[in-house]
Order: sequence, then structure tokens, then C-alpha cells
Amino acid sequence: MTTTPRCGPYICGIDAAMDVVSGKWKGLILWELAEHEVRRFAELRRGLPGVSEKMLTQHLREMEQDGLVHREVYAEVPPRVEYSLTEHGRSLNEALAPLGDWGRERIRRERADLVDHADAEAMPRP
Amino acid sequence: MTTTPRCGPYICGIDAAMDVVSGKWKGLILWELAEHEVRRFAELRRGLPGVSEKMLTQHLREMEQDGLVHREVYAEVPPRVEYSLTEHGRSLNEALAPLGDWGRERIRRERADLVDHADAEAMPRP
DNA sequence: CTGTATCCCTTCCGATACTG
DNA sequence: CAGTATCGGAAGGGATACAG
Repeated sequence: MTTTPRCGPYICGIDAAMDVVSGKWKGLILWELAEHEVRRFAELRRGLPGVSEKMLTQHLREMEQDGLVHREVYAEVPPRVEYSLTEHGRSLNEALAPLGDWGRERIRRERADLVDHADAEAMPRP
Repeated sequence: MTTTPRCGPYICGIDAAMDVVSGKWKGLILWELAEHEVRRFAELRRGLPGVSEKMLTQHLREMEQDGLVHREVYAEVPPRVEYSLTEHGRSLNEALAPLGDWGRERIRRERADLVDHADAEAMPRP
């Protein structure tokens, strides 16, 4: 046995967390809401270049079902809806931080490799 | 600005890490290899109940491409292949630990809720 | 402004059969 | 033992149009 077994028989906590985070934009949504505390629908849309209304809505609803996001609707016209992280969502974001660091480190390394290759190809002879 | 911005413009480290971990069995593969250091193909297969040979092979190859897994082939008959984590793979596993903890906590809470509901339904009257 | 509804394409994955 | 090949269903996601 290792110091801290992280998986029970047949079920791994990683999978349970993945269920909730997998989806093309959920990581970014989490990040946007962690950064800004409160965001309106159109603000999130602008913060996630390329997302469609359909996917943004769908992901937000799923995250609401999963207890990560709070949705506050104001009965006004034009309508206004504000999204924010729940305590549960904030804790997920914290648990995600080391993975984000790892990913950025990975990107950094990839870019360094590309630069190395480019340099090697750029000077084939003296 | 927060204390430690984790995302640059347009690209988030979370996504870079997700790219590498997304896949139905990759989390479990990582876990198996972290637990056992070295595993043969058939051992992994047994450790991942339900996985098909196709998906196990495919995921292992992708993880090898991504530099997470080392594949050692022994020229014997019958053939023997041993899989293990690279340093890179181990660092990913460590970055995943908090997420695993979060997921297990989530499972625990869900089960507690289920029990509560069951109890509430189990004793409708004295 | 904040969504729904629909169509359609791509990717993911399981099942099965076959190979060195 | 450790794969490869192929098929087909299911799920994810984009584009577009429409609605309250």
C-alpha cells in the first residue's frame, strides 16, 4: 500500500471528478468564474472565444446540476442572468490548480522543443 | 489580478492537461501504473475491468506518444511487454492527486445523500 | 439579452474476428 | 501473450434558425 491510496476498488476519484469537468469548455468556464466571481452570459461568451450559445448554455446547466455553479435570474427586461461559483465549484477549482500548472509547464516545454528544432533547421551549415 | 494567474490569453493549462488525460480509461491506467510501478499488458487488462484490448492498446500508445508512459518490449516467446510511468507521467499523477481527493469526497457526499433519502423514505411513520 | 430547437458531422468507444 | 483490423452504434459538439 502507498502512503495515501486514492482509489477504492473499481471506482476512482479521478473519474468522478472528470465526469464533472469533461466537456470542451468547462475548464475555461471554471476559470472565468474563478477570476471574475460573477459573470453574465454574454460576458462568459466573450471570455470563451469560439464557444457556441448552445454549448455554453448546456455546460452551464450541467455544472449547475452538479452543484458547481449558481445561476441567478433577474426578472427584468432585457433579461439578466448572473453566474457564479458555488463553494463546491471553488473547491474544484482549487483541486484543479496543480493540473493547470502541470499543463502550462507542458506547453512551455513543447514550445521550447519547437524553438530548438527551428534553430537546428535554421542553421544547417556555417 | 488574483494571486497566481493560471491561464494565459486563449490557452489554459487545464486544457493542455485534459488533452492528455481525457479518454475513458487513462485516469485508471495512470493510477494502475503509479500503484504498481511496472505492469504487463494482461495485468493492466485485469486491473481495468471492462476495458477492451483495442482501447487499452490505443490509450497506452497515446500516452506513450505524450511522454507519460514507457513501453519496454522483450524479444521473447511468448512476447512480454512492460509498461511503466515516465518521470513526466509521475509528475502528472501528482498533479492529479488533489483532483482525485476532490472526486472521492464528492462520491462520499453523494452516498451520504442517498442514505439520507433512503432513511427518509424508509420510515414514513412510527 | 438569454436562451431553444434542429440538423448533421465527427470522434469515441465496444464487439468481434484475426495474427505473429 | 500482445496485439491489429474492421464495423457500427452512441455521444459530443458546431452551425443555423427561431423565441421570450
